[in-house]
Amino acid sequence: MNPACDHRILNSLEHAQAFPAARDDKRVVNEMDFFSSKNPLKHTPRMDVKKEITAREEVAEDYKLTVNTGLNLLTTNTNFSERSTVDDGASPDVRKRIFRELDVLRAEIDRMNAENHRLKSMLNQVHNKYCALQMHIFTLVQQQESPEDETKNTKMNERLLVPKQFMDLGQATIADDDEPLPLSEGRSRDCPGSLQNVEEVATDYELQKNAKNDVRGDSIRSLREDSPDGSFQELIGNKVPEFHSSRDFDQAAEATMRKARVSVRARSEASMISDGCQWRKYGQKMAKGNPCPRAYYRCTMATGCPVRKQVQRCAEDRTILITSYEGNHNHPLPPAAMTMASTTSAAASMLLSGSMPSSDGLMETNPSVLARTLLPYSPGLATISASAPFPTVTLDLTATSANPSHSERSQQHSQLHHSFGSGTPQVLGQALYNQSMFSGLQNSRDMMTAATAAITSDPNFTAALVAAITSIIGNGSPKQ
DNA sequence: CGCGTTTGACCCGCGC
DNA sequence: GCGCGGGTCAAACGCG
Repeated sequence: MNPACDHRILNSLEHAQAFPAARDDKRVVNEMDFFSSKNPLKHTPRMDVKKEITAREEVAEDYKLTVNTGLNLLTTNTNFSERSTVDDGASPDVRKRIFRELDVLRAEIDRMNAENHRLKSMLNQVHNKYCALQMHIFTLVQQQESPEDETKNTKMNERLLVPKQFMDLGQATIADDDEPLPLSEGRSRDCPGSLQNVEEVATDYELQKNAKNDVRGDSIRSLREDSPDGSFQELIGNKVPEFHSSRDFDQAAEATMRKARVSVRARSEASMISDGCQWRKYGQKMAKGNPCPRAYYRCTMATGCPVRKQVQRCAEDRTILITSYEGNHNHPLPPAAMTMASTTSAAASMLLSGSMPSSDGLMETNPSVLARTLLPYSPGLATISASAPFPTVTLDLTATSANPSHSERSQQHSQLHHSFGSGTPQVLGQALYNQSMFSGLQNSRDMMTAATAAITSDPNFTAALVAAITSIIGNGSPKQ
């Protein structure tokens, strides 16, 4: 019998015993002991280090991305076995050297195994903290309820609003999520993303005859039934002054229907930064005070996608490209576009949550808190503007922290400064990627959105919750 | 021929 | 009411 064949069979059997889960297509994280010392190593010292490094990178990539994806261990072992047969006729000296090197490799594998366990532990900790924080926020929001409170309906609305934001934030991941609402303007076919939540709700409230059969429609209808006398405005505007007439409500609804916008400043020679989406230009205008024309683009990755963006060069520094995003995608996005979309969506959602017509809202009283909450690890510069026609978050990813325009704008807006490198599209993408990876999970941003809704709904609650959230986020800085 | 871009016209909100 | 500016539409045009 061929000894090489024996080795392969033996390795396969041992591998199957040591890694029973490896026979399944899907493996869970705690089963991924790729470098377990229990595996009887038949590896020869001629196993080249490059392959080992590649395997380690695969493990790391697996953790970073899908966690549950398995590795092709059998192939690797088989290769090792095949290599081992080559050395069978080696001299005793060579064998001694081989065994020495084998010991070294085993030690290295042990070390990597320990590192593997450490990473699993970290992952579990992150997940546990995320769950705890989520529960904590929900508990705090619900504690705001008072059973005999005459504003019971309002609280119920808030309760519904927060989970809704949990669900809606970010780009849509299900293509057939919702049908577009029949808005008053025929061409306004906004997606169910959080950016349009308030707008949709407000519009839908006006168009009560436009019943919808989906979950959102049911929620809205239930709110209508609960608050037929106009308390519904409190859903769309936290701390909204009481409206005693439909006209007042219309004005408030109109104010909250303003679309939030996320603007990104980045240095780029290209006419448009690459964000992973497909865009079609539908207009160009000369903006006042800027010799450079402003281009209007519409997302063409799906029919009816409401996302639009404006691209314009900065008048002061024409190397700076200002890209403004508006709306949420109503279709799945490619990985390259997920980062930008989720970031802008979260930013806009946060902004809209804080842009209610309130005199003591979070954004107006402490915009830096919102900026810090929204972009806890953004290496760029976040500017929040409530005075613009649209509530706008500006992510400044240009290199010059001492940009004169910043100084000028800082008199109008609160800012959060960080140092940052050059603002090429690649760097922009990386910056947003880093930002979106805070806590490793996008749901964390969802929590922040919900937290903002809670904060803005009750100013008495603001200080404690802001401190808690910012401290949690601040302590959980990813070490990348 | 289909698709994307260009560009003038149009609509709408806002300020005076 | 009027003018201005921003945003969008849609026909014309260009390109592959």
